[in-house]
Amino acid sequence: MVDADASDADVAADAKPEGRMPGPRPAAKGSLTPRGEDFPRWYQEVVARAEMADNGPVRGTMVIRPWGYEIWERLQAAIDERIKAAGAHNAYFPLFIPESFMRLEAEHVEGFNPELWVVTQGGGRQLDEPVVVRPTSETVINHFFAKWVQSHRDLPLLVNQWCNVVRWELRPRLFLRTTEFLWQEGHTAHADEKEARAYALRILTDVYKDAMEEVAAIPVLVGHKTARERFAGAVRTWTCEAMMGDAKALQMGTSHELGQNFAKVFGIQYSDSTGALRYVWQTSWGASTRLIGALIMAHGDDFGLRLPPALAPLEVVVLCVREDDAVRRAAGALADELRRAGRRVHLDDRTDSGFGRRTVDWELKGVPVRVEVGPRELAEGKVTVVTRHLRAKEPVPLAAVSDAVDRVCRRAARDLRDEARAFREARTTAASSFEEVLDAGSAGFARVPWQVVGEEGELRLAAEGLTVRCLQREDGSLAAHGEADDGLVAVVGRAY
RNA sequence: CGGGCUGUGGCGCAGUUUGGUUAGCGCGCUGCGUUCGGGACGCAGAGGUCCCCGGUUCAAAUCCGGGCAGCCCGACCA
Repeated sequence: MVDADASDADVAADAKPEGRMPGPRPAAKGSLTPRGEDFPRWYQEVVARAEMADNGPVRGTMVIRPWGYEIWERLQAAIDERIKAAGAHNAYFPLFIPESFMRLEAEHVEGFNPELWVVTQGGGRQLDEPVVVRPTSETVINHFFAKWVQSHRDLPLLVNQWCNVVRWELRPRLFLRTTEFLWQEGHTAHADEKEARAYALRILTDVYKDAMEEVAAIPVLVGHKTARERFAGAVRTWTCEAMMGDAKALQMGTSHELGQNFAKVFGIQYSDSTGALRYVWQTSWGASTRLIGALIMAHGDDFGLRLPPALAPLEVVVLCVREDDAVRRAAGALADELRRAGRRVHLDDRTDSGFGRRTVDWELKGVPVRVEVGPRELAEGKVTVVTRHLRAKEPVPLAAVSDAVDRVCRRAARDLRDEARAFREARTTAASSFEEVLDAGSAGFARVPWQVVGEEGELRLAAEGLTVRCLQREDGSLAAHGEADDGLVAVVGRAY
């Protein structure tokens, strides 16, 4: 849906990087990926910061600067659109949850207890009952679901909420695991198990996989989690897993089948058409600001971010190379023309700041196309169009700029996705023994029959820092019909 | 909670082993000028309780004792 037309895949094919194009200076201390030594260190300067406690913000909390936030807004819009297409509606529930709610579902309690932030005072007084700041909203939402669901006619109940959640983290990591993060969490109730499962899968593929691959241009593997990796309180967790630029795995989004676990403790019952009282079957699913981190780590290169145009706050920057009346006029006219064509455009005419400084900065931010307007070329009626993701420059006649920009924007997401997929494939190895898994899983993904690993094998892998990212069928499809895990393939990797 | 390491202008660091004038360097910042088709340069300038407390000494960023804070690796996790 982002780019379908393959006919102009060759636009910049023969435009090659020219001359020396030095990159940005190495960044200050602090890295998005402290463990990935090869990974560029300075994205946080552009996109965000996880401020650590220095008598300021709480350790591990996150500040997203405007550029990063606008990327998030675009991701948000893409996901929201798909959620609505799946029939769910947005709603909002309280930030504070009575502590007693969190104690109801046994596994849920166990899973989240260590991560809770608990408020014991309010209005200058000790509270009668402490409240927790939501780490996820299953409990409050189900409290209300119990009131809202009476009849089979009330089902399915499909609700989504965009909000922030808070979890105590032993080791915060910028974007990937911060104390507070923004996300979307969907919660649904269905009349039967089959429908609930189908909905969980619909969200997994039609919302998450589609948005990640088509919009964020990050290819994902889909499958379900092992019992060990499953969400606390779920009977089955479905997941989208991607490989980052350093060959490590990142969980991009999850969709859980909750069975009747929560329905039973919160008393969510309905009368079916025969009048019999039944518990609902539920799902919950979420994706977070972690996706910004994924975008950075999957597509970033040594010169900064590379953004798919659909997510880029600006698609085009028209740059005045130097102060000159004709340049200024031509650049202004080009910017207007591109805006009229519907592009998000910025005119950079700050010629008091050096050309190099400005280009490096736009490159760092990942703006997909730069149009450089300088006096020499302009005299010949030309400008330079630079394709960020390829770092390719080509001279283009003024009249053809809009077309050139279109071509770059059309191919950028596809190129990024193809590149990421090729990278993942090149680092995925079929393994048939446990020893092979150790090697292959460290270098990337190992695909191995689940029987070869098993639950004890999973423990041994954990000791080596490896985890089973997901289980899927041999051909990569979902084991969606409740088949036994035995016949499945495990994807093993090193995770963030 | 285990195992490493570090606290020095806004940021990154040197100096500490072997105490000694006025505590340096890079980046950033301010001003002026020259530049500016890929992070330029010159000159001038602002900016420091050397983490804290105590001790030794003629003299402590440096040595001694005691605190505190932060980072990295592991265990928890979207």
